[in-house]
Parts: sequence; C-alpha cells; structure tokens
Amino acid sequence: MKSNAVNTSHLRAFIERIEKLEEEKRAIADDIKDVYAEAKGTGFDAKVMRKIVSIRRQDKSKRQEEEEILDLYLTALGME
Amino acid sequence: MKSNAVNTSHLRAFIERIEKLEEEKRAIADDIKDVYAEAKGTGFDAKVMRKIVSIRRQDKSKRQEEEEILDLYLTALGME
Amino acid sequence: MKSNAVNTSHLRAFIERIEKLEEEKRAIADDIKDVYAEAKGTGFDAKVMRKIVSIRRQDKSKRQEEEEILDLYLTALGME
Amino acid sequence: MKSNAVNTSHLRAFIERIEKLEEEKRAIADDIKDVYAEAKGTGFDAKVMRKIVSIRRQDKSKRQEEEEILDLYLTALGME
DNA sequence: TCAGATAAAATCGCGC
DNA sequence: GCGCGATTTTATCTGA
Repeated sequence: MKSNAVNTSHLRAFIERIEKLEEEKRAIADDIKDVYAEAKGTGFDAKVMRKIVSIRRQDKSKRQEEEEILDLYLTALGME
Repeated sequence: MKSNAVNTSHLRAFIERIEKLEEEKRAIADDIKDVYAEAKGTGFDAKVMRKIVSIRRQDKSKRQEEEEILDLYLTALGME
Repeated sequence: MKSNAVNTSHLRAFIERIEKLEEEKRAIADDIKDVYAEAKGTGFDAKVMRKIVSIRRQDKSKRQEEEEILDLYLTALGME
Repeated sequence: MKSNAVNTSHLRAFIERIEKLEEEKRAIADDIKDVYAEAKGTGFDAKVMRKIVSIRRQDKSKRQEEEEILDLYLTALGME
C-alpha cells in the first residue's frame, strides 16, 4: 500500500507538469495575438485574417474527414 | 419598484418556457436515434452515415464561411 | 439482392430525415438562447437561470430514480 | 504603393506564422491531456485534478489582484 | 457495463 | 459591455 506522502508527492508532480504546460500554452496564445497585432500594424485586417485561418482550418478538417470516410467505405467493402 | 412576487412569477415563466423547449429538443434527439436504428435495421452502417452527415454539415458551414469572407473582402474594397 | 440505385435512394432518404431533424433541433436550441436573451433583457442573470434549470433537471432525474427504486421494492415485495 | 504580390506574400507569411503557433498550441493541449491520462493510469481522478488546477489558478489570479491593490495603495500614499 | 469517442453546454477571452 | 468565437468541461452514445 502506498503511503499518503507518496501519493501526495505524485499528485503534486502531475499538477506541476500540467501547470507548466498551461503556462506555455498561454504564452503561445499571447504570441498569436502579437502576430495579429503586428499584421494589423502593417495594414492587414485582423478580422479577414481570422476568417482565412478559420477557412483553412476547415479545409484541413474536411480533408481528414474525407480520408476517414474512405477508410470506412473500404472497410465496409472488406478491402482493408 | 417591482415586487418580488412579480419577479418570481416572471422568472418562473422563463424557466418553464426553457424547460418545455429542452424537452422538445430531447424528443427530437430521440427521433434522430430512431432513424439511425431504423437505417441500421435495413443494413446501413450507422458509423458511415454519421460521417456522411458530418461531412455534409462541414460543407454547408464552409460555404457559409466563404460567403462571409467574400463580404469581408467587398467591404474592405469599399464595394458594399 | 438490392440494386445499388435502391440502396442509394434509401440511404439518401435516411440522411435527409436526419438532417431535417437536426435542423429542427438547432432551431429549438436557438429558441432557448432567445429566451435566455429575453430574460436577460428584463434583468435576470442568465448564469443563475442556467443553474436553476440544471438543478431542476437533476432533481427530476433524482425523483425518477427514486420512483424506480420504489418500484423495485414493491416488485420485490410482490405488491406491484 | 505596394504591389499585390508583396502584399500577398506578407499576408501569407503572417498566416503561416499564426498557423504554426496554433499547431504548437494544439500540441501542448495534447500534452496536457496526456498528463491527465497518465495520472489517471496511476489511480488519480482527472476530474478532481482539473478542479485542483482550476482552484490554484483562481488563487493565483486573486493573489495578483491583491498585490495590484496593494501597489495602488502604496502609490496613493507616495510610498512606491 | 465500461472506456473511448462524439456531441453539447458552459465558460472564458477577445475584439469591436 | 456585449456579442461572438474559441476552449474547456460535462453529458451522451456506441462498440467491445
């Protein structure tokens, strides 16, 4: 049986790893904001840029889904 | 100043409208499940069907986004 | 054996039924949002209202569970 | 006046920087999920862990707010 | 019945 | 400060 001390120390380690990663994530989100701000500063419209990014993201997602359904079809036809 | 009684009665009315709508929504979700079950009963693969529905939903959403970015472009060009 | 044409047409019919139902579901979800917005406009706090609805939903679920347990007891006692 | 080619190439560069950063962000989000999964595998409850992380985040935010208020006081008193 | 995937709801954070 | 989009958390569903 594990002692509580060990459990606590493991838990603490997990929590700290998560918090470190979340901080990195926040830093990257800030970087993204900075890029939008910089682009805006050189005359680009952030709203348009966000829409472009969003459409390209959808394109990628759609392509993935199409690959997935192809796999499903092949599986259904016993060709996998 | 409104009395608490009036407030309470208004709040109650809002809550009841919401709960009624949520029940309708749940009923429709059940209907959808029934359709999948019926389709499965006639030999169709529900997983494939869900993927088809999902892709068609993405198509529609993508079309909408493309219309929106076109509007953004036109606005940016002062052509609206 | 069914022809592919028949299969396709059946599949199409199922998909369309599902999409129609999903659209209805979305419409109701929009109605719910509208009610929250309307309530907000008359001074109620949407967050609080959502909490109330959620609690009442849990209560209802709890009551149903308790009734089911009661039924089990009655059945076990041969009193159903 | 900038040529369209230059504009396009600048825009493309901004978009690519954003997409790269978003991918890094997603990768980190995945890492976080992995840590939760690993913790779960050693017997910890992810839901509880999320609660802990959330509370600690609030605490941190609260502490920062209190420090800012203290700074305001000190500044108002000419003690900064 | 449970885990793993999917979808929905709620919350958060941003730009306007 | 409000709406809107993204993210996160919760709930539901399906297949093993």
